[in-house]
Amino acid sequence: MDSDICQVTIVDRQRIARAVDQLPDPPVLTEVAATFKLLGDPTRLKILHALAAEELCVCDLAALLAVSISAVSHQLRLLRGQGVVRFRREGKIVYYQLDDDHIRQVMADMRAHIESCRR
Amino acid sequence: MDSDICQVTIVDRQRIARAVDQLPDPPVLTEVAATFKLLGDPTRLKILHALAAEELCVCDLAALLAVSISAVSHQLRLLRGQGVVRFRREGKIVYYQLDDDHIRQVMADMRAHIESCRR
DNA sequence: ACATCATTTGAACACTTGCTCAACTGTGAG
DNA sequence: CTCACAGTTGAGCAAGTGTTCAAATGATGT
Repeated sequence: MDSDICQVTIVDRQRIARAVDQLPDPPVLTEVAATFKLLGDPTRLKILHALAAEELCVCDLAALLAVSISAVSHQLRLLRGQGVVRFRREGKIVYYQLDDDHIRQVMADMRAHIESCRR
Repeated sequence: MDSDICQVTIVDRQRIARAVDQLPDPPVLTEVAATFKLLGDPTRLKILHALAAEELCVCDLAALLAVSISAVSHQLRLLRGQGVVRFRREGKIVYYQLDDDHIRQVMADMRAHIESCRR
């Protein structure tokens, strides 16, 4: 019972072991992937960039992204679920903002990465 | 021709204008979203974490992730397409590694974010 | 030339995703 | 209370995604 993973030829066990050690714990990795996935949609990414700059209500977001209020609300729900955005109610209007500076940092890093590649 | 976007009530035009100014250029935003999307899949994220630690061949990756070689190869193709990984051929074996330190940084930041949230 | 091994690729499929539309909350004004 | 408005939610659907399986490359050894 050595190659029980599948019928895969293993080239370097030590290297594999070192790489496995670097993987985050499964629950952390799942969360990281889920959060990256949220950033991986253009509409949500625009929402987050906008909220990184300004606190905005749902209809303002819809206006500036040129998408329906319903679509924005659906996406905000997902973002809320991952704790990426926070909201505050003021009368009938709900204002959203980024919940976390790490996310701002991650977006800035990735933007720098892409912009450095295009030069 | 003022509210030509849709039938949305605009709450604060100045705030919208400021937020729009912060959005990256469309081509940049598209690339950023595409790269985040790649990081948003657990299999690919594991591949990238592993490659962030060690240069590895396809079959080693398949072994350490416990997925098929074909699945790994398909994902590596996507990662290559975005310029996230680089490869080098040595005889029959193809070794992959991260192409870019920015990506390593982005993954580290996101991991820090998640781990700070779970405390 | 042939067999073998590591990897790539294409087609097929189940599953997921992001949108729209319509119905529903919930808050403030008359 | 009733109406209008900001936002949320659920169902439905077209488009996209990740995996598997089988066939095709491409390099090495005999």
